[in-house]
Amino acid sequence: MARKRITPGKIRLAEVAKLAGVSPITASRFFRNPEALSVGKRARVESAAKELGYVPNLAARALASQRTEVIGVLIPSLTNNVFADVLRGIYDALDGSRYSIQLANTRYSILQEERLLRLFLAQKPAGLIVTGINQTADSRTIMESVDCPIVQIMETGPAPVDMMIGFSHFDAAKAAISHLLDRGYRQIGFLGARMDPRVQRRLDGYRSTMSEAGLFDERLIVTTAIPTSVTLGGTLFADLLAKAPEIDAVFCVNDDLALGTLFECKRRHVAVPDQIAIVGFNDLEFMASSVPTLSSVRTNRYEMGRNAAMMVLETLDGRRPAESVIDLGFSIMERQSSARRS
Amino acid sequence: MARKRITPGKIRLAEVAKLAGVSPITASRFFRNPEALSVGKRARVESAAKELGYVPNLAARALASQRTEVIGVLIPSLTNNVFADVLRGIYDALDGSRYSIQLANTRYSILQEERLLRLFLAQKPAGLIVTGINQTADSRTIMESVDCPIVQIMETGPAPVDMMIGFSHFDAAKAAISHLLDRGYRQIGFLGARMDPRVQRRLDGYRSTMSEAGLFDERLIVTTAIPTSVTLGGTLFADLLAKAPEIDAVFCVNDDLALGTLFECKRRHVAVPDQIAIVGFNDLEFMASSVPTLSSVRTNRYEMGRNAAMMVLETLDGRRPAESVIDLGFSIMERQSSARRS
DNA sequence: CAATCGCTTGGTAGCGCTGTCAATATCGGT
DNA sequence: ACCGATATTGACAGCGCTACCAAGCGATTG
Repeated sequence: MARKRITPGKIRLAEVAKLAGVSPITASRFFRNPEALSVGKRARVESAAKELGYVPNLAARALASQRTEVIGVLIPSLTNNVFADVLRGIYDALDGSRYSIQLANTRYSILQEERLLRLFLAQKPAGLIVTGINQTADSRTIMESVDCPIVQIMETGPAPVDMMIGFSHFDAAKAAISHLLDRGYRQIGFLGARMDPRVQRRLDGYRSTMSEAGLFDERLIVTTAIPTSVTLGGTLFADLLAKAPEIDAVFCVNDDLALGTLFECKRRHVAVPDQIAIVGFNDLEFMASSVPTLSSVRTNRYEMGRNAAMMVLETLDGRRPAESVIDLGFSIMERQSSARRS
Repeated sequence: MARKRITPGKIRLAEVAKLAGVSPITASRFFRNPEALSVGKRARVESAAKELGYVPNLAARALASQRTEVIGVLIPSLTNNVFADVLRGIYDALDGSRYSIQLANTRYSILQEERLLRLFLAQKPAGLIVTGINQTADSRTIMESVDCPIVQIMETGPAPVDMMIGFSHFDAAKAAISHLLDRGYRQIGFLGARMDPRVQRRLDGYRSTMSEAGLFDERLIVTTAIPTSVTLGGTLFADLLAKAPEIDAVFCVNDDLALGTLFECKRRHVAVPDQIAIVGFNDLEFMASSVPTLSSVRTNRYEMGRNAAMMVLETLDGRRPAESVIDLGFSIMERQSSARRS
């Protein structure tokens, strides 16, 4: 008949319980909720577990308890430095907790995102961190019907699925353009790549601010769906210059484009900021050490990841975070590349 | 007495089997090894599963089969662009397979690595990808006693635990220095940050090549344990210049340092390459578009990740890869910053 | 002093799937 | 027509843990 699938040396919870002189269920409770045990048993189970080198079997735990200790993270890109920082924050926050991370890459496709969402939710994650607020209608329905904590990161907006942490890309772009206007620049170009929803909102912010100043001109906008790169920054800037040679400043939707623009200026012997001012976005580390130093919009990416993970943890602990929507803001880092027009 | 933990709407394998008119175990086989079923049953189970929207319960599968479909990945840093590329390769290779990735960050600590290794292995991963060849003795013992495929990435060396893919950092540095020597440079400085094992091997390559040329001088070496950054590149270069003003070239252990060096040169009005040549390492995208363009050692990071994952997959499929150690090599990208000395 | 309460502990069964082995069906060869 | 070999299918039990309920127990209360 059916075999006995004996596993010889393996230490199971039952062994720990036996050594501690308690029932398996009591030993189990030690790991889920040690407070529920009397002090004596708690110590006995603890030392028994340590003595045997017990490591819980997560699959068995997940099967029996009908939930996992995995927090799903959906981000659009693994290469983008921006997400590297966010991820680092998430990993740091979850380090040492009993939760692990399941990471997936949507490649900027909301269809892919929906597919991954279904995949994740089928395994009953403990929590979920998703990027942005532009999910498919189906994704939204799915997320709303799920009872695990969900944090939307990278931006803020109305109607969070559950929780949200980020900042307003519209306002950030507005502030960058206002900064340039304030420093005396008028013909401000816009360089955009990839054009994901957040970049679109930066474009909206640019448009709105320029219009309010009576300076809006469609010719000043150069965008592409191509993924961003430093080289692309140079190319886009060259395009802009060809279309609108009169420009006196450029707002780049990220720092790679800004650096590429700076190099292209060098190549063309265009003085920065005397002839062209440059402002980037994200404030990556190199912006402060280029020559000239490059102005940028600082965003709090590490904190975003860290706080998002902490919001999930708090919710799982039963302590609902004070705020379910957190605006981390941004700040304009004013450097040489956008010094006041002389 | 004990309750019936009925789960109402949930579709389990049993439901699929019933609809298909087969036993649960036959339905199970459809998912693990469809070839073993007769064509008719295969189709019946397939359509039943689709009709019910069946999604297997991974926890139950893992518990019953005593193994998971998770491939563990241990890397030292989430921020470093180098690993972002490697990771992208791994994720791409595993995309669409039934395996998922468990990623952990060792933070360049082999003790941390050992801890994570134990954690991973306790859950019986399907495979493992680890960074480098400098594990603790205990880590090595553990890995050798495990029967899942293991790939060590980033470098090559003797005695792989199982499989290995990378390149020789010693040879790569040697080639970079030889390139500079060949172009007429003699006083070649070395800039190193973080000094992890691979960077150490690049230093060894530098040392060896300079010694062979009769040009070795300890004063030309500037290193720090601080994590790398563009800003740090400028600082280290300034240190080097203070110690050895006579240098005519600098080899930087990565491209961030190289870019920082370039900026520092700009700041000091030192002409590149006329007064100082620069060579970086990794050939990140921006190296080709800086002014002047920066020479670098190109490494195949994406391919490394991709191939590493594919080696794991092949092994799991029972097809042992042709080579268990793959040297992906490198190439010297000669650009303006190391043009022949005039 | 019985009834009640809260805290701690244990018994039982089952989470959903698959390994093992047996049983049955199919097939070719002599 | 018979035999063994091969392909296909199924029965059973159990992977290791925890949900649920109940029971033990001392303390509190009217």
